[in-house]
Amino acid sequence: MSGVTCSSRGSAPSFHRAIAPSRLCRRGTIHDHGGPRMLETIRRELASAVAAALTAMNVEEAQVFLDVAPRRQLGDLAWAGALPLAKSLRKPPRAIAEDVARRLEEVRAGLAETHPLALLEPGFSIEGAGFLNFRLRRGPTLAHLLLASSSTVTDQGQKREPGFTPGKRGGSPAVARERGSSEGPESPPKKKMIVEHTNINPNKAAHIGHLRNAVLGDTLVRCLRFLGNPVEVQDYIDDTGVQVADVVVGLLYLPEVQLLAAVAPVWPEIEGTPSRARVLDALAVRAGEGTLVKETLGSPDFDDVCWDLYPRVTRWYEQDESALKFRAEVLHAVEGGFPSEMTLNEAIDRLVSPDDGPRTTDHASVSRLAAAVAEANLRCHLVTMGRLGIAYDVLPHESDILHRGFWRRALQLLLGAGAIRKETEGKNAGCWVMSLVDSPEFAGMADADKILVRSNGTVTYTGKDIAYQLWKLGLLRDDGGTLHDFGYRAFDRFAQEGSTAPVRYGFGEGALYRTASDPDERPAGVSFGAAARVYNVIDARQSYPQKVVKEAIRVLGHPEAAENSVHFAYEMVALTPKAVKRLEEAQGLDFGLSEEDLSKPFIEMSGRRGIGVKADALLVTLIGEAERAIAERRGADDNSTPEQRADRARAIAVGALRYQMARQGRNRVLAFDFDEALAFEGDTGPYLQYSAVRAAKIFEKLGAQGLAGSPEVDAEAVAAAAVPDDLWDLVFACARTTEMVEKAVGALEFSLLAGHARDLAQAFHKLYHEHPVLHAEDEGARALRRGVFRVFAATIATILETLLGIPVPAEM
RNA sequence: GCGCCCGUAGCUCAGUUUGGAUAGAGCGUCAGACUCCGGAUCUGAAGGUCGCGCGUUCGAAUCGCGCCGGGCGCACCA
Repeated sequence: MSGVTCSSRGSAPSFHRAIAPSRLCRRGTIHDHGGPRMLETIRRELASAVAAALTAMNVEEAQVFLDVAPRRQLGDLAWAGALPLAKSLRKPPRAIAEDVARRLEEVRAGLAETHPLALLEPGFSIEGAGFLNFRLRRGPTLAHLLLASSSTVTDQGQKREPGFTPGKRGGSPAVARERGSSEGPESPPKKKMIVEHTNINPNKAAHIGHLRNAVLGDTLVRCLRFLGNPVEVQDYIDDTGVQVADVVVGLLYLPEVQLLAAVAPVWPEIEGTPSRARVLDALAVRAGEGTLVKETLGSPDFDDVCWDLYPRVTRWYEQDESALKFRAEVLHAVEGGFPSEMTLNEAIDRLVSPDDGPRTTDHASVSRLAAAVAEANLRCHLVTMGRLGIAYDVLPHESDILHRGFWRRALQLLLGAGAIRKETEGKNAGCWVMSLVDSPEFAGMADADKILVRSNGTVTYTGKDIAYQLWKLGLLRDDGGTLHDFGYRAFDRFAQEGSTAPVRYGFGEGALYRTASDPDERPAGVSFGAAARVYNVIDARQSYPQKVVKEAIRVLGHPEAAENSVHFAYEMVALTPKAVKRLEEAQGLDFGLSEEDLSKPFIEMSGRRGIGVKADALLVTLIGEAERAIAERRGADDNSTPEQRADRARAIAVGALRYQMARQGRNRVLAFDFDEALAFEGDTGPYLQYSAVRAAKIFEKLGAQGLAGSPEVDAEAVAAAAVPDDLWDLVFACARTTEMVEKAVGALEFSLLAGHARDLAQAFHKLYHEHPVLHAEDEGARALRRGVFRVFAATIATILETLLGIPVPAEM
């Protein structure tokens, strides 16, 4: 086996002579960990060596943590542990550090060249109050990184129009290879994880708040996959709630003038005889043709119609309370469902009489219409997210949770555990409530009970979420122990013009599925749920109900699963008053905000009032600005086609948007401002993209002059070279990428990763000016710079495309 | 009232999970950059009682306690 491992990586025989004369290739040598995890390996080995030295000094303390030295002149890695030991050992910290250093030196001297610690420079230094600092052998370390990144630049640095790397089971070739070798055949497979994000009510267009959710969720997915975890992505669809019902109320009952005001500007075919019947008919026709969702960026789509219709309905309720009876009726109808064979056409025929007279209230038909509304909005959302490189594996529908009896089963389990009771008196009389008085988490609450079933017998959101969460964790089981599961069916859209080839949403490799309420409906090989860990990306405003869900899992006897049910909370996206005014001007609207509202630092978005920045609208604006920027900057010297320029503008727009969402800490309210969102200079996505484009450009030019070199050639040239501080700084920072990803995932804080990417780009841009490659003084200098920039190019491409989901265009 | 989050340069924000060496970016302001790999870049300057106080510690932006200011929750909404 060891021979196989060696030969599979041994693409550079000359390098192996220089750095690794030993043919020994057992596990645990640096060659098994030379890629993205190289620095982790060295730190781990060094930590255990320090721990061993301490043991030899009769120190019991076992936890050894190696820091990164604050400035490169001081060293690369640092151990600060001598300082706290000074008291108990009654020795000055510097003396302790010296003792440890001496012992480490002895150990190091006896190591084989292939040992990870052989990459440490001999002669550890002690600085300041007693910091023990370590330096890496720069040339050999850089050489290792070059070989690990081999192929990334040559593959990706070529002329290439922007596109998304498949986020699916992803990673660059280098990453995938490294994963395979670093874990080895014996290491147990990592456990399955589920990330649930997006979760937009399917009753109107997505806005920038939803974008924050989806970008955070998708970034988490990408990072988890990068670290080798199998991840399933879910987008929960609340297709039976009040919000969808309100749009249906709008279509069926809202005074016709209002309905037409929302629909007419978008659907020209109703112009001749504008009426409710024409609107519903047009809806059915479009759905039949497959044109209800048009997917053309920049022109209004069905979700835009709903965006306009929905606030009109809520305003109607405010003006006329009796209209609320329609909402209740539609909700009731939706709950009942409809026969699976019922078509939308049939439903609409029954809902509209030919002369547009009194409408029937056929419940199954209303329910069928609601399903169509939800599905059309959902498809719009999937298209919007696809534009940002965000894809899903499965779409659990709330209607299926209900019809499949998830809640019934969850209720039985809760009853069995004695966690729920039916109130017979007091304000909650007639409700099923979960008592939280015994839970420390809820101590001090005035009313520590949570209603799960209303007095009218319907289940609350929290109740449904408990059932859903149990299913995700594989804990929703029937008495026999078998999983209580959904059915599934494909949710691909189909290409127009008769093709039956599905077109995938987003850029994932696998097909997209939705749930079904018949458990026997199950395409071969399809299975979802039952993960060891679940991340739920949900607004911080829902922290309380999320805690209740977690508590329910705990009291059902699954404390470990409860710990693995993670609420990934983030603060809301609001608008600056300036942004609100700009929206009002652009749309010719008046949101009716008070002076007090406008004096606040930010204003909350409101779908009900129609206050918000739509995701697609922002993307269109960004693309327009990017096109203008390209024209301004490149002018006559750009000989690309309009299509190429459009692609670049799109990549820049996506980069700006995703970076803005990732760079801000999740616990801070994001006050959206147009000027900030449209910035392409400084700490922005395009700044990072430009660094990647610039680096790739160097290799393009080098290639044209026959000076391209290769990772192997550069590795050999660099192994014995003296690497100056500034170049080494960049190399070392690149090597820290995996550490940063682990940190970001551990803290669920992607500002760490965004900041890391910006630091890398900044360092590169500076070096770019100071270290010319093409016009280097001599071949030695050129090879060194080429090697450093090659590592940077591979690293930044991986961070942007694989981790942050930011496409790197060929030109800008 | 109770709970959670935020307070760092004129403005927008990193850094707090795991205390460590001289607290960092961007924007804005001012002054600059080679006939040479793309100026969406780079260099320099000015700009800080890390909200306030007390404590723990060899060491605090980071940990604890108490205040002050702001936001969000505490639904038979989702």
